[in-house]
Amino acid sequence: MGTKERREREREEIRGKILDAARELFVQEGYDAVTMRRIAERIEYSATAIYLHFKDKRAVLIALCDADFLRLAGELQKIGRVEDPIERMRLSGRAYVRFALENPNHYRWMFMTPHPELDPKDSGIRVGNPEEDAWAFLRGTVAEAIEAGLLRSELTDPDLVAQAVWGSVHGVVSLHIAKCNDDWVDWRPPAEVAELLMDATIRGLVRGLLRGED
Amino acid sequence: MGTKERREREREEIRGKILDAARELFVQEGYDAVTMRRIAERIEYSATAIYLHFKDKRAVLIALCDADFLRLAGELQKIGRVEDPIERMRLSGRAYVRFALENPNHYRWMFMTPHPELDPKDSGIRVGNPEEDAWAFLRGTVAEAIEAGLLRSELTDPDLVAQAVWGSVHGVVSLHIAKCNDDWVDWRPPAEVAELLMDATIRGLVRGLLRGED
DNA sequence: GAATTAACTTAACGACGTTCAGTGAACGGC
DNA sequence: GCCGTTCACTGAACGTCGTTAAGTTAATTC
Repeated sequence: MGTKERREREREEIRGKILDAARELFVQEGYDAVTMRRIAERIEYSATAIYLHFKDKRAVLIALCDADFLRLAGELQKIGRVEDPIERMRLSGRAYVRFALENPNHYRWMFMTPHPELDPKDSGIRVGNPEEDAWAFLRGTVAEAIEAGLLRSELTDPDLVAQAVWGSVHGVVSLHIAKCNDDWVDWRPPAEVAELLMDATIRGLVRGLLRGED
Repeated sequence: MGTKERREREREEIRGKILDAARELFVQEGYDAVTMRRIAERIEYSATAIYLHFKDKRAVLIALCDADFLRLAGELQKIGRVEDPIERMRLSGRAYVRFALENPNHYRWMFMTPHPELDPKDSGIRVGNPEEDAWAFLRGTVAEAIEAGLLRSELTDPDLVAQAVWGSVHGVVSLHIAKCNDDWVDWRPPAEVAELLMDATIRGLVRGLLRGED
């Protein structure tokens, strides 16, 4: 009989409820608002019940972000079809920026917060995790650009170049997420800043001149 | 008689002791290790005594970082003498990167952590704060470069361009600070990545070709 | 129908930031 | 030299947090 399967299904269901409640708190009020007790309250369980489904609070947050980051990986996958590596870089950057600005709390937790020895596998599945996917995608794109002879001749290390490109978009969005409320800077729309920086970076990386330059 | 002056001096002294103890914990073990009780323990006072000298924990951290960030402002001041704005940008970027990597916990707190409505002036002096100084310095340098006609003709907004430049160096160092322990990326030395990115960005921003290009 | 197992709860621990009601010593005026 | 005031400080406490231990209850298995 299927009691085992039903149990499994029920477990999955309340696991989902926990993640949904946590997500709601996280998106609306940020990390500090996600407490075990508040999650529990929303799903009408006790706080300790969560520990039957997740190792600890970090595991909840990681599972939460994993799920949402799959969307980013998915969007990059679509871009994967564009044949020009440079154009692919540009499109990836835009998708990345859009994702970060639409999910600032996720982004903060995943890319702006150090996680002590994140991956001893206690934290769930995470085979070929979404971050790694996105990173591998960018690295691969840069490597292709290098192989195709599109970049300046001294740029031979795909890791180095890809980390620079990642750094540039990450810098713009993370600065915005962390400091947009500080009014000693007259902030420009981050998407515009990112567009400008990507443009400048790509111009600076590619071999020779880009068309339309003055 | 100078009892008032002596009192003042003594207050300043223990204020300094609090900051020193907090700094030690902060630098060695990061934000979470800085607790009122641990600070108190180190200076052999009760935790509540700290509240006689600082409004709350945030005020301690802010005072702490303010003091250290003055060093960064000071180093940028030295660079201020270099006449070529582009060269000045490059040197500022290097100084900024060095500071961030030497003071990762400070950097994290100041530039990677959102602070809820930071500046209602309850937080101490902070007139023309150090961050603002560093920012004003970069913005001014970019503005000079634009005025001198060194940048491409469509780059007319100093805020936009300066935010892009800031974003690029910030991105590299903050990514390193947050994720250097994640081994799904084969990290390159952040100073090298920053150097490459600054180089590419500057190449992409300036008018015409830079000497030595292929 | 008894024994087992799984899901869940209540109570508690030790930490945190912070507040409140004191305490005792130094000070200033007489 | 005494006395009221001010000041720096303390101990206990509040309410929060993540997490653990022990106990309860219900469904399943034999």
